[in-house]
Amino acid sequence: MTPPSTRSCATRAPTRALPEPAMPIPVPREPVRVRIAPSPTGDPHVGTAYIGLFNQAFARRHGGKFILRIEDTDQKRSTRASEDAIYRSLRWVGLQWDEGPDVGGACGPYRQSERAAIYREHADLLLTRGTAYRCFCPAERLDRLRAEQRAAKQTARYDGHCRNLDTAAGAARAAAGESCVVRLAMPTTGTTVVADGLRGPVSYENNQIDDQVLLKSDGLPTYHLANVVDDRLMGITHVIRAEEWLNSTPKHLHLYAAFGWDAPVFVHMPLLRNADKSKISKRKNPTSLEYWQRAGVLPEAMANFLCLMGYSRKDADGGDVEQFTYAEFVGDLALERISLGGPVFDLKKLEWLHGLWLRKLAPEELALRVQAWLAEDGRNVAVGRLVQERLTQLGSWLDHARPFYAADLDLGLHARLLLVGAGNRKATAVRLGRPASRAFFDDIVARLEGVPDWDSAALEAEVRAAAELTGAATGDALMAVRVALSGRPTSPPLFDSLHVLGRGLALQRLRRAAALLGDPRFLQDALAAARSELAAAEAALAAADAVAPAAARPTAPPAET
RNA sequence: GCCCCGUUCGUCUAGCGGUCAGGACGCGGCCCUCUCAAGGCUGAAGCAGGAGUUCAAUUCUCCUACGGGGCACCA
Repeated sequence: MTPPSTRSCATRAPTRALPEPAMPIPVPREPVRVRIAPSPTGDPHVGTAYIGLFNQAFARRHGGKFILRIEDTDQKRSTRASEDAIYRSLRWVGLQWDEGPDVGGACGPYRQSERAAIYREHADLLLTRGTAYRCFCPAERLDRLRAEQRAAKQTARYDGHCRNLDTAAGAARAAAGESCVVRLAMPTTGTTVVADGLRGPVSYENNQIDDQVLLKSDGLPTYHLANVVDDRLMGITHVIRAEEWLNSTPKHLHLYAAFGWDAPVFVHMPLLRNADKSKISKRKNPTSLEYWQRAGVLPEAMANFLCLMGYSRKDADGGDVEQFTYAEFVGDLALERISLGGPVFDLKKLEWLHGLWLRKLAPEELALRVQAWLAEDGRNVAVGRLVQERLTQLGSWLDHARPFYAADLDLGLHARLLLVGAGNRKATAVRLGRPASRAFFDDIVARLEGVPDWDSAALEAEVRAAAELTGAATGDALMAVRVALSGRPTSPPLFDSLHVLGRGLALQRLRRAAALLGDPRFLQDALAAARSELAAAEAALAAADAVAPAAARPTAPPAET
């Protein structure tokens, strides 16, 4: 077997295809098979849904298959709870995979942790072919190396220290139990050209590309190996993924070549962005699909909005059509029309679009949807338990339960209670300033993100620990948390509320509180609004008094009778 | 620091050499109206900058700037 040559990849690239802007994405004769491959390491992400929606639409458009694969090779961070949440949320937004861990399929298993043997075999194959090698370098050496390269203003990459070790000797050391990884032997000269479906050819100098770790010392593959092997074995024809993967595509190309396989078509989608244009993040946006579901967003509206990111449809007059069903989207999807500027996930526009969908529903349908939303939520009994003793009529359930469901808590002037100790009237009370209060919330968020099981006891322990660190009275700190979570200074017991609220909603609220406290103009708008309302009320009162005598005078009877 | 990608109103976008640079969100005004929404009309708001190529550049090329991403035994 010949090792992969630079040329074998370069020749795969189209000859200078520009300027042919709307070069269609090639669709081979074989049936289209696409996939999304989320890793179950946290809340189901809106970005996963975004990429999934485009993948699925592409498959449907071409009569192909859409596959869900779970990339759980990171043993430390992957959880089964997260995996289940991903299934729920992706289904909610309208994704229905033809093959996947929970629905089966001919190319399984679809969970990478169950495919370890496959990856090991493939790594062995590369080892025998000499396109991969064992590396025994300890982590400390690699850290030092990276630091040095960074200091010398070079691209940080493995220096090939173990690259020329004798293969048999390496195998013996590994067999003797010495810890090692398997690395890809990248060519050190030449260029690799990635033929991106949206960007055209993108070239990389091979000497800039790292000898990527393929197999970790725990025997599991890294993303790169697993991804290539699985995409091949699962017959993936088009890899439609986020732009953050573009730079690792040359590695993947070399892996395909090393195995002697044809590479699929690559299409790198733009990344969803925060308002400040950085990659969308949970710190700056509600990125959890669970959050949107619980907040009562219609999934078809969310799907619609996501499909608007980077894409547009036109009506006969040349205006943009912004509201459309997923079926309509599938009907005219042309990936090459995707615009590459990173679209900002604009909450305001989502709100407007969602309003369109809401208003379009027949009242009967709306009623049904509200009932279904409440019923599907699954927390009603738990919420009921918390608010029951506070109820005066069934109707008052609406008032007390609101914080558990509503997405948009308007804190109004209660926002001041986000400042730890602000509500305490004792002169001796410890009051935290805005930055310190913010740090408190940051701490809580960090702690709660790390809680493996979302149960009251664990939550209480973490929140109390964070409260302890503030130096303020525990009750004052907890009041701040209460206001962040419920929007008011009164609520059912805090830790139970936190538990029932659920991870997605709770963390979003706490992050929002931190963000609010991070703003130097904290509270000023609310204050201004309150002041002007007060002023208006006073003015009305004054006017009423002034007019009173006149109004009190008996008015003249109508002249005509 | 190095590599890669991107750049049309604040935001989502149309545009594929000749357009009054179109639509939408948001914002302002007016109308409708018992309030608030919704709806209708309307206004302000954009081709990042500089060199080329061309009779003609928002559109093609290059440079700069800015934004983003990547550079892990994470995906």
